[in-house]
Amino acid sequence: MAEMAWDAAADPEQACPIAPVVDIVFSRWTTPILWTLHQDGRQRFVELQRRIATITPKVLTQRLRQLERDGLVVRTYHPEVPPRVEYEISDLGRSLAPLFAHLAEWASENLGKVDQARDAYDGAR
Amino acid sequence: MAEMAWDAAADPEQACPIAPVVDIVFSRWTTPILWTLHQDGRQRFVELQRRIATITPKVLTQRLRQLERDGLVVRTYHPEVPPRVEYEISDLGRSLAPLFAHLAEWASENLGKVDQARDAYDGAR
DNA sequence: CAGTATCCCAGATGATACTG
DNA sequence: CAGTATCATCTGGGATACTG
Repeated sequence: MAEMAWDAAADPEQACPIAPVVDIVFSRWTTPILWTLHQDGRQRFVELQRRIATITPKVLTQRLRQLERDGLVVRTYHPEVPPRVEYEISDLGRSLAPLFAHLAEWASENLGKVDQARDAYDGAR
Repeated sequence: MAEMAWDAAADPEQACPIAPVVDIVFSRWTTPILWTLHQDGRQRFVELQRRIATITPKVLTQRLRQLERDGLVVRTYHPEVPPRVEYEISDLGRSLAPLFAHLAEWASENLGKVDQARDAYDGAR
């Protein structure tokens, strides 16, 4: 057998099989973008910018490119004057919906407990 | 009615109800820690450090404190010589297990598609 | 053992201004 | 409109060394 090269980037995953997904789905700004796209449908760049409000165009572009590359979002360019670009969630992106719902459910049931834990922790010192 | 102060931190959530959970559960290093604690049970500081391997003691401490504060992990200090500290997942932390399983399932079904999408995207230019 | 204390740096983020 | 370019900032994270 040949020597196996050891993938350094894979190390955190060694202790956690879900680490790769987390990077793809839960890196900063991705959930607001995916959520909005899923909720409000196909949108233009400025609409996304307005809905997310605190994101800058630069960062929005970066995140959208990443999501497009990962196949979670579809970008459509209409060569008009002025140019029109539309973003929509892909089937792959849509397949995250149950997961997000699950997450929302956990949140509604347990976010209060987290707050309590924080108060207890902060109060105890 | 009194003026409502506007919580700036809440803005990204405006477009995304799950943003707060993501911060708590999916910030860096938290999934490997929670996963290990869930998988291998109560552990001492060094054991965690060994299992996660690339994490430095400083960062491990930071993350563990955060998880403890959020009520996802329980820290037990045994005043002995040498000191012994044990970490275990809390009930609240354990309640994330189905969610993590869901995530792992999505990963096994769709991570390949993400890779394909990346290849297609990178190849197309 | 279980951390703390420092120093340091890269990469991510934000603010602002400009272009096809 | 849909970005890009540039610059300033800043926090997280890593390396290393030290302590009760």
